This record gives sequence, C-alpha cells and structure tokens, in this order.
Amino acid sequence: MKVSLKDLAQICGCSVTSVSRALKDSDTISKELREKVKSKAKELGYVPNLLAGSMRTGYTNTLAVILPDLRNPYFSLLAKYAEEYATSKGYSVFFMTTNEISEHEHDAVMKAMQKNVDGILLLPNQLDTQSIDIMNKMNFPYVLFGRIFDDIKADSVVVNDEMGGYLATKHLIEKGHSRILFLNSFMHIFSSQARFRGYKKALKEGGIPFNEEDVKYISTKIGDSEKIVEEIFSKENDYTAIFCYCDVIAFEAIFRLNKMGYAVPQDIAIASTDDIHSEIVLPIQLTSVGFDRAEYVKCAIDTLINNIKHAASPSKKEKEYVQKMIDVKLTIGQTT
Amino acid sequence: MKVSLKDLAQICGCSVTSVSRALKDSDTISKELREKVKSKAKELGYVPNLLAGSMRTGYTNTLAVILPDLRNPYFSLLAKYAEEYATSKGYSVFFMTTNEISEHEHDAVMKAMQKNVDGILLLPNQLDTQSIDIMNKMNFPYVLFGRIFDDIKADSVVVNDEMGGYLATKHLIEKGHSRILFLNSFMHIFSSQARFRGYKKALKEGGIPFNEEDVKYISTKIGDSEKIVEEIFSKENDYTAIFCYCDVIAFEAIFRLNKMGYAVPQDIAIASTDDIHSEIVLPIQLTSVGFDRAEYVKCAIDTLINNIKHAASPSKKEKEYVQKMIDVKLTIGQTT
DNA sequence: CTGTTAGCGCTTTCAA
DNA sequence: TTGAAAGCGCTAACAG
Repeated sequence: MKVSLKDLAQICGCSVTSVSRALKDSDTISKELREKVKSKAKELGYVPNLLAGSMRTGYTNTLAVILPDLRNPYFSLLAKYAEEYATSKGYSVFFMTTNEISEHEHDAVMKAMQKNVDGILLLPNQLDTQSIDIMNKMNFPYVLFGRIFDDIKADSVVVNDEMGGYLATKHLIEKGHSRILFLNSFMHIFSSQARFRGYKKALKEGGIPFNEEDVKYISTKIGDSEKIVEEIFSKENDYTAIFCYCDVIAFEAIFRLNKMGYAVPQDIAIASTDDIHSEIVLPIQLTSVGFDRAEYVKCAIDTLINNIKHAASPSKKEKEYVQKMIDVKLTIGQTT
Repeated sequence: MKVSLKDLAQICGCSVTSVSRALKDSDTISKELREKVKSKAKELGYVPNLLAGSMRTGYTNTLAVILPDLRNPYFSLLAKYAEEYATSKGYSVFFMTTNEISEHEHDAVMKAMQKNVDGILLLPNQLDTQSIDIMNKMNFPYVLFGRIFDDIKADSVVVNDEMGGYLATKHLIEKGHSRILFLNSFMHIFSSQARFRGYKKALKEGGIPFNEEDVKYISTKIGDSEKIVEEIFSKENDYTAIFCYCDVIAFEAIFRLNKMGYAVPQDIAIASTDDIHSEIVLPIQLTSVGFDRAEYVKCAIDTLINNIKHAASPSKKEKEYVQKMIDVKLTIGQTT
C-alpha cells in the first residue's frame, strides 16, 4: 500500500536518486523521465516521507509554539495567526500548552527538541528559566514572545504593555475616575509589571495618589476574577472604575458586577487590555487596549525563522539580540 | 554540541545498542552500565532523536487535528481539550486549519500524512470528500468529528445537533415566541442540517407554521451575522426571537441589536448553541445548548488511537465503524 | 543526464 | 548480558 522512492525506482527502471530528483523537477533529469516518474507517483499515490528527508537535511520545517493555554481567546488568537503565518511560510506547527506550570513548560520544550522542530516560539511562564536555560545550552533556535526576563538575553518580541496600562488608566482618569481598582495578574509576569508601571504613571500624571491596596493580583483562570469582584464589591468601597489586566478578567468582572446589580459603565467603568472584540465581536464591546496581532505574530515567527537560518551559519559568535516591541492603541467601547 | 547514541557509546565504551537499551532501562543490561549510560546522557545533555526512532518503529506519536479555524472559541476550545488529552496520552499534536477551504483541507491532510502522523482528527469542510477519499485509499487512520456525511462510512464522533436545535427552539416557544428567526449556517454542513431539523420539529410540536423565509444561511466569519441582523431589523418585521446557529453568531447579533436600539431579551430573545460561557465567562450569559466538550474530544481521540492500533492489527478486514453522538443540554442564560 | 555510495540516528533482529 | 549488522526512506557528495 505504501509507496517509497525505491518502489518508484524499480517501476521506472532507474535509480532512487533519479526518482528523487525527478520529483523535485531537477533540470539534471530528462523531461521524459521526469514526466514518467511524476505520473507513476501520482498513479500509485506516492506520499513523500518528509521525516526521512529531514534526517538528512537536518530540517523538519516544523515549529513548536508553546503557550499558556488555548482557553483564553487572547492566546488562541495568537495560535490562529501563528498557524496561518507559519503555514504560509512552509512550516507545520506543534502547539503545546503549559497552563503556567513549570514542569509542563519544560516537558513541552524537551518534546519539541526531541521531535526535531526547527525552532521554538515560547511564551514563558516566568516561574523559572529552566527550559530557556536548556535551549541556550543546546544552542537551540528560539524566540521569546509576550514575556521577557530582565536578566536573560534572548531574541524576543513583546507588546508595549506599559503603554497599554498607561493608556487604559489615563482614559479612566480623563473620564473623571479617581478611585480605580486594578485587577492585575501576578507580578512575576512581564506584562503585569509593565502594566503596573503604566497604571502608576497615569495615576501620577493625573495627580492621583497610588495605594497598594487598590491593586489585586489574580490569575486569569475561570472564576478568579468573579470571585475577587464579589469580595470587593460586596463590601463598602468607593471604586468607580476598574482597570483589568486583560479582557477575560474584565468579562468576568462585568458579568459579576451585573449580577450584583451594578451597571457598567454607569456605576462602574471598566477598561482592559487585549481588545478581543476587534476579532471576535462580543455582545458588549470593552474599552480595551489592542494591537496588530497578525503583525505581532508575524514578527515573532520571522525572527524565529531568521534565527533558525543563522544558527547554521558561521558568524554566530557575537550575535546581536533582536528585541522588538509592538505598539498598542486604545479602542473605546461601551464600558467607559 | 549535539549528542547521539553513538557518542554515548564511544564515551561509555560499549555499543550503540547497549546504550539504547540502557536508556530504556532494559533488564538485559547490567545495572552498572545502565547507571553509567544514564548519568553520562544527563551530563552531556543527550536529547533523543524521536524521529530517527520512528523511522524504524513506524510510529511518531503525533496526531494531526484539522479544524476550520482557531478564531471561533468553539474550535479553539476543542483545540485546547485535544491538546491536553493527546498530551496526556503521549501524543504531540499538529493543529492545522482549513478556513472551510477545500484546498486547505486537502493540503493539511497531505502534510499530515507526509509528516507521518499516526492519525488524523478531521473536522471536515464538507465541500467535498477529496481529503477523506485519500485517507481511505491510503487506509490511513482517521476520525471525523463534528461533521459527518450521509454517504461516507467512517469512524466518527459528533454532537447531537438535532437535539440542540430542538431544545433551543422549544425553549423559545415555551417563552411565548412564535415568530422565530433562525440564523443558520450553510446547509452542506451536518450541524446546520441537524439543527434545522430540530428547529422544524420544535415548531411543528408547538403548532407554529414553518416559513422558509425565516431561515437565513450565513457564515460564522466576523461581520456576517451583524450584517444580516442589520438588514432584517432595519426593515419592518415581526420577529420576537432569534435562534442562532452558534454563539459567535449570537454574540454579533446581540451587539448589533443593541446598537440598533433593541433590548435583549425584552425586545428580542436569543438562544443559540455552543454554551461558550460555561468555559469562558462573558459579560452576558447566553441561553445556549452545550455539551461536555472534554468528554467529546476524549471520545474522538480515544477512537482515533484505537483506530491507529487496529490499523496495524491483522483482523481489519470487516471493520465495524464507530459512530458516536454526544448528548446536549440547554443552559438558560440572560438572553431569553 | 544518471547512478553509486554513504549516512542521518535510531531500533530490531540475530548471534554470541 | 552484550554486540554486529541491517535497514527505516530519503538526500547529498561525488563520479562519470
């Protein structure tokens, strides 16, 4: 049932090499042989074994994209663009998820390397640098995206999260809010730190004092946002606005606030980050900071592909690290 | 930099075979050698080349999951569960998307086969059966999920979409609606046909006459739902409810209706299918028909894995086709 | 224009 | 308990 080059060679009465070349339309093979081989190949349903080829060439034309999860539309949209762009560049992609668990990240990186992917696009947990250390030690092509470390030099593509935090908070302040709750994510994550800086900067510019108690650190897992909103707003408080780390946190916050009898934005205004609505129209459009996701992913993958090519090249002694940051922009929706 | 079994053999002063066996903890290798090999492997950062192994064994422990797209949360949630369950079963997964384009589906299937995946989980476009014909011809292990054909025998796992259409429509009728617009997807798709049947059945039971003009056929691409809602509700009409093919269509419908000044559910009630809210809490909870997604995907992958195992086994002459259907249940939200 | 040879890194007989 | 040899399917280097 399975046809190999060898079979074709036998049938066409030529060598395996000639068959290989004929199928690649090499000029060094006569038109006739080329036609004959190709027609036989089609007739017999020949399916090239790309893995066998990659054993020789050293390239699998496969990438691994490692993300926290595929539940959050923010990440699945990244996955969408990664799949589409990588495919257009001739790569297949393994998606692997970490659920923000160190061990999973490590396993994913190892598995990717064991399966000989040409490169890894990693959105790291930032709980440790174990998996990154491994890739460095192995001199394995990779690009960090979305999150970077202060003390690790690597090719990276991130979003201007500080600007995001700043723009969202500033917008709330301009709308007249001075008591702004910040539902942030955990501070070991790059984006949380950056948005935190942006939030503080906007407060400062607006002449609003910063209170550590106005910032809460929660996960983006289902239910966490609802829970903290329930907790805070069932007690006495004077918040009139919330800046949410990301849309899924904002979604839950709004859902819970509504359930509790608060109107958004009349009672509580909400601004956040991700602008998922620009790609998945939802019943309510959030005021949210977005960016060009297609461009972001394209940039990351281009960097990775470059990296893969350069890994083979000679002059990789003193490499210059690529460190890109994507611009953001605020879209005003119905929640402020 | 890269360490192979050969390198380890040289270092440990034994054969490649012994190294291979030692790393697999084979009983046929002395405890000492095993320990020595394993410690050297760790020390030198040995990364097994799984592809090389699979050339011999014939198995890559890799699956391909082919979906329409990763934008629609419905599909990305399937991707999430597929990735998680496949990983737990020791498989890596290639995700490929078709955007409901025949050629893309064909390319995806071919690429998957060329990369020697052990099996393919396919959510087919249903525009043609080209890619399925190829897999059949090649006797390649696959499972159809989400959508099946009347005239094609294959292992499959689908959702009880007819029941979904029935439950949603029936609920609207029980809420007192008799003029129900149905924003369906295209009728070449299994789910559209099935939900259509369910819709009609519920109407009939409710003693409501069926009008062909009450059913619109649209894509789930961004903007299509908004457009048709705009068209219909800017003209004279007597609809008091909409049954949407899926949540993303419903989301857009609600967004557009609100923009046009209609209140949901006061002016127009909305019911749909997918129940995305059960996994991604959104600002508004739709009345929607859902099902156990984790179980659904698990079932599909288990069937596929079984298929892979049986493809190798002898008695595959007269195979019984596995055809499963997952139960659905209506969740009442805030839109009816 | 075509073929021979070698080998990618592993596993799997078969032998010792 | 260990090893030698063969080979998975392909491509690349070299030869003619």
